[in-house]
Amino acid sequence: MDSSSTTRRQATRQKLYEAAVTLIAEKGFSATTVDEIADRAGVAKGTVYYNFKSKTELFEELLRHGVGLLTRSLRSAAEQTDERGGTRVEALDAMIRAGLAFIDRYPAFTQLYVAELWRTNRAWQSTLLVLRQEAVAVVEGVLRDGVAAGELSEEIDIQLTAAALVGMVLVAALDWQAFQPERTIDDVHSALSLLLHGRVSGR
Amino acid sequence: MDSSSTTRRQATRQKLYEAAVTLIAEKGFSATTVDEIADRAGVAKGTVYYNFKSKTELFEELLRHGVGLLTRSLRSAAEQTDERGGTRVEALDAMIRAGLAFIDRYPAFTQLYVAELWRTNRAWQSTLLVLRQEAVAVVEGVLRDGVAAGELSEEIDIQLTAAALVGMVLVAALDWQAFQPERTIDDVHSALSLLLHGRVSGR
DNA sequence: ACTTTTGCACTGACCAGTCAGTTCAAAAGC
DNA sequence: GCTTTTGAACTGACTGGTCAGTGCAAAAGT
Repeated sequence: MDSSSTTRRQATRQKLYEAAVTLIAEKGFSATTVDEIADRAGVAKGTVYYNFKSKTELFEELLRHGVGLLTRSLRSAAEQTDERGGTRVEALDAMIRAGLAFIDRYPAFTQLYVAELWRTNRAWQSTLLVLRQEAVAVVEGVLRDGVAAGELSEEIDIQLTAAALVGMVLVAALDWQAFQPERTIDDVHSALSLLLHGRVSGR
Repeated sequence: MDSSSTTRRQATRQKLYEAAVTLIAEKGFSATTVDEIADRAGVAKGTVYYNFKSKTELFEELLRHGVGLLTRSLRSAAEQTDERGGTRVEALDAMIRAGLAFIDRYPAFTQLYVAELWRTNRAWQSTLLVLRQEAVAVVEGVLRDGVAAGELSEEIDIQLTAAALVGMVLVAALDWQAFQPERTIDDVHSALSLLLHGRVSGR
C-alpha cells in the first residue's frame, strides 16, 4: 500500500515532467497549456492538480529535478578525475564532457533552462537563481583549486571564466543539437577542449 | 509628406519596439499582452494594429531590427580591425568587445534573443534561423581567414568554435549584467580575452 | 487633404483551476 | 475464502476570467 501507491504517484509525476519539459522547451511556459501537458502525459487534467498545486509549481519542481541531475553529474565528473589523481585541467575537461553528455540526453531541459535563466520578475526567478549558483559553484571550485595548484593562471577571474566556460559548452552543444546533429559528442568535445587548452590562437 | 509622415510612424514603431522588448524579455512573448505594450509605449491599442498586422508580426520585426544592429556592429568591428591592418585574432578580440558593448546597451533584446533562439515550432522560428546565420557567419568568416593566414590552428572546427565563442560572450555578458553589474566592460573583456588567447590553462 | 492616432466598446476563443464523482487495490471484518 | 470498507489516485465537465483582435467615429498632426 505504501510502496505501491508511492510508486504510482512517482510514475505519474515522472510522466508529467517528461510531457511538460518538451512542450515548454518548444513553446515556452505561458504558451503551454495544462491540458496539453495532461494529454501528452496520457493523464487527466485533474491529475496534474492532484500532483502539483499549480502549473507554476509543476514547472519549479521540474527545474529542481533537472538542475539536480546536472549538478550531480558535474560534481561526479570532477570527483572521479580527482580520485584518479588527474589535474584540475583534466577535471575541467571531464566536466565539459559531462555537460555535453547531459545536454545530449536532456536537450529539451537545457533549452528551457537557458530560455528562463535570465528572465527577471518571474515567479520562479529565485528558485532558478539558487539552482544556477549550485551548478556554477562546481565549476568555480575547480577553477579555484587549479589556480591554487599553479595549474591555471593567477590572472583569471574565477566567476567570469566559469560563466564563460559554461556558456561555451551550452551554446556549442545547443548548436550541435539544432544545426549539425550528425556530429559525435567526441567531435564537439575536442573542439571545446582545444579552446580550453589555448590551442586555438595561443601558440 | 513622405518624409514627415514616415518619420512619425517610425517614431511610433520605435516606441513600440522599446516597450515590447523589455516586457517580452521579462515575461516572454505569450505572457506579454498587447494592452501592456501599448500602455508602456504611451500609445493606444488601435495604434499597434495600425502599425503592425499582429502581435506576432510586431515581434518578428523587433527581432529583425535587433539582430540587424548586432550584425552590423560585429561586421564593423572586424572591418575596422582590417583597415587598421590588425591580425585576425585582434579582429576576434574586437568582435568580443563589440558583442559585449551590444549586450550592455541592449540587455533586454539579448535576453529575449537567447530565450527564443533554440525554440522549435514557433511562428518566427525560420526568421530567427536566418538572422542567427547572418550573425554567426561574421564570426565564422574571421575564423576562416585566420586559419588561412596561419594565425589560427588548422585543427579548429570553424562552426563549433564560432558557436563556442558566441556562447562564451553571451553567457559571460548576461552573467555580468545579472549578477555583478558593477564590473566594467573592460573587466569582462579581459577575462574573455584571456580565454581566447589561451592564457587560462595553456602555458 | 490625407495620414496617423485615439478611445472605447465588443466578441469569441481559450485556459487555469475547481469539484463532485469514479476506480481500484489493499486492509478489515466475518 | 469472501465480502465490505477505506482512501489515495484519478477523471473530465464546468466556471470565471483574460486577451487578441475588430470596428469606427472623432481628433490630432503635417
